[in-house]
Amino acid sequence: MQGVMRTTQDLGLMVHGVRTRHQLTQAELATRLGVSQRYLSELETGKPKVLNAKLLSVLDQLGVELIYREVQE
Amino acid sequence: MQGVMRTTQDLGLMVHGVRTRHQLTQAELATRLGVSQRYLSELETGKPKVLNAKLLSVLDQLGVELIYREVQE
DNA sequence: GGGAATTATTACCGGGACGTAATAAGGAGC
DNA sequence: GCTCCTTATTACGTCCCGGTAATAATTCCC
Repeated sequence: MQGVMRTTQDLGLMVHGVRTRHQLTQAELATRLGVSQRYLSELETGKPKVLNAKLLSVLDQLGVELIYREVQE
Repeated sequence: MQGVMRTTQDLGLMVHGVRTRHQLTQAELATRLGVSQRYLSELETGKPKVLNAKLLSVLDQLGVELIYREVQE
């Protein structure tokens, strides 16, 4: 599964999808990743603060797009 | 031109390449993008502060890789 | 609807990011 | 070497990010 990441919302939806497919709660995943449940929640709901809106803007203006791709492990 | 973005260094090298191919100085590009020359410099030299090292770590642990791709305009 | 589990949001606080401005460090050409 | 142009780094101040902890809000199942 892969897609283009233009906004923080794209990022959030993708992370949400990965997590639910793994059948993990935010709290469980947060513990494993060493982050807070609050952070994961904001990440998944696309709060701009999580991924530098500035960086996305810069890349966009540079004509660079980001693609995320799930790697099979 | 495209590639995998695993580290802040990858990001920096990519931005540097785009900028030099456009024959722009950091100061010129910074003005156009609305960021500081200091920011661009740190971006290109891969200072961890610019792209959340935490976010890259989270994505990596989730089994997600980021790919950047230059779009022809 | 009621209750439990999960997620989203808030307040507060400490640390880090980024702006300006200045300065140091390279590099190119003479 | 010297000068000019460009890039990297520093000091300082401000603001945002993200942690903890608590509290809404939501979802799900009965």
